[in-house]
Amino acid sequence: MSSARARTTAAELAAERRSPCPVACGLDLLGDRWTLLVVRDLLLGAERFKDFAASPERIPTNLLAERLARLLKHGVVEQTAAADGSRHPAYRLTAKGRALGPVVIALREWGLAWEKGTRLPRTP
Amino acid sequence: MSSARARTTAAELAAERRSPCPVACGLDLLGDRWTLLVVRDLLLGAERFKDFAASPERIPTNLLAERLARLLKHGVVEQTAAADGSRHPAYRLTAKGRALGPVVIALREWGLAWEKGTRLPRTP
DNA sequence: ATGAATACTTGCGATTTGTAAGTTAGTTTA
DNA sequence: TAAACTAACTTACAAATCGCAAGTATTCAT
Repeated sequence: MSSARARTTAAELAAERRSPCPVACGLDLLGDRWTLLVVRDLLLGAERFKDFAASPERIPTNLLAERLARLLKHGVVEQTAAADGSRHPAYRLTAKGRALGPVVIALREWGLAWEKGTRLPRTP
Repeated sequence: MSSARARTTAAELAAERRSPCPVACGLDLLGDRWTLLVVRDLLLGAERFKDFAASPERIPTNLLAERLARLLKHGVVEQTAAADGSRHPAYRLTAKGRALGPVVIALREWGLAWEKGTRLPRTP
């Protein structure tokens, strides 16, 4: 057999993507109604499946499972031991995932400034 | 007849939204694979239907029409006379739409930093 | 006036979404 | 240690959305 490389070739990347535009590429991964909410929760400290499922938007569990798997696959999230020592899976942002902070913040600021009735959660 | 108010009530807003979170609210409008690409093109100076349709991602024309209508409805975009004087419809960002600049830029920077093979278009 | 562009609209199969139940593994309690 | 309970998914399916391909109406250029 030929030496199979693990890393993705430029040609393979190009084939899966709509364009080389970084915005389009970002949307290929993040462009839906739920994914950035999962990232938001991770930024706010959510770690476990039930944490995401308990958010006020009530993401369906099948979609949550699929989104977590996709974020894992794309290196935005990693599975770690839970902070409380339980054996249930825990999820954390990688450096790539934490780098999405500015995206979520920009969206938050836009919503607060332009969409009536939006507000930050009480965090006393 | 009773005096109907044009503006949306708080109760009506709450009913349509998944939560009062500004991120969730933003995603209700922008959370798909195409909408922010239309905004990107507007930020780059696209004005007419054919401009958006000509972008490298090749948005289907039915989706483009629907997205433009939605952005109009939500005050992100407005219809104006075209800069070149033609009678074809022209679209421009409103202040609310221009305020999405930081969102698109944050996504662009993230893509450039973390997604291999992405690059800005040549603009000589 | 006529042909080419432009700006949509329509139809339809394929994919994705959202709802509601499972099912399996891990944790707590008696 | 064995129920009982909670957490983490999985599955099934109807409904909505997507994306492709044509078609139509309006505007522009000659």
